[in-house]
Amino acid sequence: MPHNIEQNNENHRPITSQLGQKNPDYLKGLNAEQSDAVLSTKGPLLVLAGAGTGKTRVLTTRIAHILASNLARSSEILSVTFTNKAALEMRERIGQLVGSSVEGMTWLGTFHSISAKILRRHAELVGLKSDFTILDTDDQIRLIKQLLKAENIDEKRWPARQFANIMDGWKNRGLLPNDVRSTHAGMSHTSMFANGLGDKLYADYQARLTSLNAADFGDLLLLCIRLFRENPDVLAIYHKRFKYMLVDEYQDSNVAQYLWLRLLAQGRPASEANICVVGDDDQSIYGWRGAEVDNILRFEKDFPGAKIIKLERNYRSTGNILEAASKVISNNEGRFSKVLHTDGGEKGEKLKLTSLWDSEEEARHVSEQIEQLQRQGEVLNSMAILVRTSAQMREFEESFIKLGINYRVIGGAKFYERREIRDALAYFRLTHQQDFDLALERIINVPKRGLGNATIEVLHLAARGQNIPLMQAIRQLIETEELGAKQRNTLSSLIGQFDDWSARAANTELFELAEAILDESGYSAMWQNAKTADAPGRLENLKELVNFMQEFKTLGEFLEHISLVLERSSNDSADAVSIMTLHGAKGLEFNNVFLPGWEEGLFPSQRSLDENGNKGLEEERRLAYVGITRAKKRIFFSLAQNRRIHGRYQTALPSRFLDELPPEIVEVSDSGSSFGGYGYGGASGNVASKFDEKDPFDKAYESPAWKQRRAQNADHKTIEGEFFESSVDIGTGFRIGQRVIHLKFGEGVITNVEGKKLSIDFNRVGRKKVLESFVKKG
DNA sequence: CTGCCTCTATTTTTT
DNA sequence: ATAGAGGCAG
Repeated sequence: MPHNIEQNNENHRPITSQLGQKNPDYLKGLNAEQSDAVLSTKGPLLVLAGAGTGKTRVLTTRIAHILASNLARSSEILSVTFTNKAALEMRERIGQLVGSSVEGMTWLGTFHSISAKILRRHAELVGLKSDFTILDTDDQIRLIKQLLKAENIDEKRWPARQFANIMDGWKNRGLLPNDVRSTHAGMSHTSMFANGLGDKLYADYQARLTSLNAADFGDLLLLCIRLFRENPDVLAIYHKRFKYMLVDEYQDSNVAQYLWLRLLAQGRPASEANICVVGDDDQSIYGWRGAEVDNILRFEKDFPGAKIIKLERNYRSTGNILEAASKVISNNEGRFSKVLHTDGGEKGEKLKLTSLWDSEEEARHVSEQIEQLQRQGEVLNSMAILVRTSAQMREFEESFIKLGINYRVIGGAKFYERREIRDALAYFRLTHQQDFDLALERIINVPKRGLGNATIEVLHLAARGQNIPLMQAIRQLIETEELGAKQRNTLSSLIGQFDDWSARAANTELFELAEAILDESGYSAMWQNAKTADAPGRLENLKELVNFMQEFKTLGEFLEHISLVLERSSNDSADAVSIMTLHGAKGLEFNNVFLPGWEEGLFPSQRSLDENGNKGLEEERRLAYVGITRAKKRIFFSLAQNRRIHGRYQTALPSRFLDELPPEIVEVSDSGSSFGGYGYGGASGNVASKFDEKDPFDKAYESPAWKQRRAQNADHKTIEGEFFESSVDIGTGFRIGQRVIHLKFGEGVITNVEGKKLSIDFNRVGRKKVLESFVKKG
């Protein structure tokens, strides 16, 4: 593939030579490799940064160096991260180095937020308006459900959520509906959803998004790629603007992100691209959501002549911990060989491994260790429990509560994922933009207003028939007798409220408006009256949301920021043990790390092995590596010989990863239970590998259950389900005296026509006003 | 339309 | 075991 697009005109940049600033302050304390990575500002650079080797420091110092040497202005540096948290942290740390120049770094952000920013500037070119809405997962599912219904696809057999995942996978790989279609021809099963309707559904979904002036997360990248591909002049703007590109955690990038980066890097010949990617192939733990380790492994090929710098000097962990980590990860194949090492000769304490009877005992044991550590003077903040699955957390929480150990759970439901927050946002969004159907559907009966499925169905029918937003359909329907009087009144006042709120938006403080909306809609009252235990918490969250809104002036401004960056707040500074998943722990460090649940089946996860064979095992092993390398001083491994899984007790064998630890630095204790040492014989020979070469997405569909489903459905194709009104010629005039048939009221004769409203004498139910899209010529 | 009951799925998670 | 979602009766 051609990387070389012709040069643009920035051939002469001021190379404030490094000679002129031999030892600037910011280089102090960097080791040779780190400085090299900071100072190598010409051409492509791959920094392979092992765990705890000062990766973020290199990245931020490099930016400081580029700025200090006048190689580029702050607005000419593109720096990409995966999470908002990482972007925020980087901004902070750059600020510490360069002061207020960091404020000019407009292009420091996540792939998604930067894409959104670019898209808003050129939205028309991809068929959107610049104020397009970014859909969250709930909205996505809601929309897919509608499409499935329209196609008469059995939602039981083909769940919307599953399709959302499939589509997400396509988007992660940069595939558009057409690409899926052609893949389809070539034996791929990913488009076999709903008997091969997958690609059509995908196309329909995208069409719906466009008509909603909306994009989902995946689209932000995809549309950006399309924008660049179809508009070389636009791409050229960014080639010219971004003199330097930096990417953090490159091992986590997926195909779409890779394509995105490559397009942006094409402003110069590949061998001269000023792109610097930083990552650690050994910490690639997001393969299951589309990350391609290959991206980092083949960087050299993409950018010929790329300089590769390995950061191997670890500043975090003791010698023993590093040895354990290195030994475990050395069992993986296909990695850049990096060897972490320390400067100091301190090996530190031995790692501890304890086998317990069951998970309850394990939690108790961990609690005891924590108290023991506290007695040694360690604070709770220095300790973390890293688990494989969130289900493991509960037992620890219970034990901590019982013993009065302060803890905090990191990860879990995000602030913006909470129901009450999304509901509130739906109200706000609707106030701002009344035609946002998905938001209306979300809250139309929340709190309960007696507007259930039947009513919504009618609304849908009317809206679809005329291709108008639901709100508009409601405005029409409350003028007719299509709906019951009660529903009509309710809808009428609901619409009135939204009109009222919209009107007040102009001259009310945003947070006051927000409060008013939540109160007047009855939403706050709903939770105040709720008797459930979580109600007070939800009210708290709503309050927090409203507080947060004080920082914004207009609804529009607030909503634009909210979809991409709504952080969970509450950084409580209290001393507490952290509980989180291994995934959630990446990038963090603790003096004392507890690694419970090292049992075959749980870790490595059986499912990962079943679905992804050796590839899955290696990713699990990288997870183990991430876990171990979080620790600075001490690690406590543990396992439960018996664990309840889905309600049933099951006996577990010690994880094969325990066998991979160097025995001489592990202190095994059996905590008084009957434990005959750890050891898992012949683990490595045992791994299914037949799937290794195959695309993970295809694999999911090769499972026996899936095949069975496909077989069952092979000849079950329905044609029904065309909308009744879609066969009606919209806009064809209905005339007085004409015979018509109504879906609900049966046959009748038109007695009056008033725009789209018809008065009809029905044989069965007498005279009614109805909407023309509900009747068919008789 | 709502509330209750039954059925099912159940690794990891960001944007 | 358990939560969430969908189905059915009141």
